[in-house]
Amino acid sequence: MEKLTMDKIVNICKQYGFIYQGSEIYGGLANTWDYGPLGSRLKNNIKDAWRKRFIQENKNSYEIDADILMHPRVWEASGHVGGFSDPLIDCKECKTRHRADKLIEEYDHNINGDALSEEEMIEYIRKNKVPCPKCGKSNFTDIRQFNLMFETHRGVIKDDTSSLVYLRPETAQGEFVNFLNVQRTMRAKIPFGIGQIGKAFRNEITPGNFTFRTIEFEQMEHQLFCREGTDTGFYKFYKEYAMNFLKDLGLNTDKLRYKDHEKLVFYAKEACDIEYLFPMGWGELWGTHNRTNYDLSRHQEYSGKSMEYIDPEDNSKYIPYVIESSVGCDRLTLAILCDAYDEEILEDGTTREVMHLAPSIAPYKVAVLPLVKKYHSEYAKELKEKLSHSFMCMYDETGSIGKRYRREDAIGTPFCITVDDETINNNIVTIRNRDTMEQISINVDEIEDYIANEIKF
RNA sequence: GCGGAUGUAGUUUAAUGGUAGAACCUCAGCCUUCCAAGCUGACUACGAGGGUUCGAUUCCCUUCAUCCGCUCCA
Repeated sequence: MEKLTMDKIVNICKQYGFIYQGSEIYGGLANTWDYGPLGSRLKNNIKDAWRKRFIQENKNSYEIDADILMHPRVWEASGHVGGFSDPLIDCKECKTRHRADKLIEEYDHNINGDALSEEEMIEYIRKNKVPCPKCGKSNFTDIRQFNLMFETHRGVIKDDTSSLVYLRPETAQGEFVNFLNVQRTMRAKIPFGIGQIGKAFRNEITPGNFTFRTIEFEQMEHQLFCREGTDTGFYKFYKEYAMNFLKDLGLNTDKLRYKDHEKLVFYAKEACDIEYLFPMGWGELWGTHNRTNYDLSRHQEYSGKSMEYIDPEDNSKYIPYVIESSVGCDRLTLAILCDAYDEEILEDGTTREVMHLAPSIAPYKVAVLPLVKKYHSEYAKELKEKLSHSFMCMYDETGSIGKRYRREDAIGTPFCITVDDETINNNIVTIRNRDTMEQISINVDEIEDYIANEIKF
């Protein structure tokens, strides 16, 4: 297969019903994408796999589903209001836009742009005549703050600042503000974890690369609350736990790598990404961060509520450390699609498009195909209905049997069941494997057990 | 946000200042007993808006969208 481009993936996703452009009939809305019947199944299966691994099988882990809208003070505590807006500045000469802090850092590598106030930045730029990287002149506008958070208003009066609310730019705060609730109601002892799958919104300056960076996205996050001193051990554990999860989802290990953060965020003690080799290059997929007790401390400070945990072992009181394990659900889905797609040249010289999705996450688990519509469709339809109680099951009677196999290959259905005379007379079906193209014959009563065993995660 | 490219059925494309032809796909019928067979038929397109023009898919402008490269991504 020639090199897979993002263009091609976008096309395939649209063709087969995985992902469509958002609001397409109106010409599209930039960086919004809708998951179609196959895409939403795939994504949900990935979420289910994550839940199994990070909640169900993980010691002392609990799932929550926090609201997208949170008290505005949450975002003051987290630093998203004020601290994390980008200071943008425009060159009056060539009309290019820059981040003032980056401009200064490029001019003098010894300066940390983040640490400067808006006034300090503009003063520094004017005084040192920091040049525009594009045209070399130094004639800039004032700094304007660009905040990454989407704003909206509750109530009917939109000009009232007290009605301002934000769409959450990350899900993590939902876990932090519910730390005490979960600890108390689940009678949880540290170390314990809170996980969540949910949408977040960021008004990014530059989204792009299909669903890799979008303004609305879904995160799957797990926050492990632990005692200081045990944090680094858990940090290492979750780095590996995440990597193993990705491998179990079937991702090619050659396209995965760890990438330690060179420049840590001020509160982070340790941080590492897992990157995947997307068609456009290596891209961040999964972050593991040792956030120390920063988040809970901040919420204690801003809410005035104690975030301390009383350890029953020695009755000591402390604010727990947090190990965050966070993955973008849309990115992961994209990685899996890119990884699974293949064009195989068969012995007869024809090609088949195959999605080598792990059976556990494939949108459809099985397709029921009557060998000849006229003779076998009645039986096949009944079988499809029966199997639909257990699995996502496809029925297809249109075209030759070979063509129908190819259709299922292209959407990643791991198993095709063919109904023929042998089935009608003796209840024996043929099950054909997507990856090996091998066929086995089994009794209809054994189908469900066979498939269930094969699609286990 | 900057630069470059692109925009005709679901996909790949053809032609044209007088509103578009095909292939594949899809669907229906016939045929067909295990890997994209065949026959017959059907459906579906000039991204959007404006301008020039008697007339624009074609020329011009704007806009929207996508891809590539930069930039950005607490």
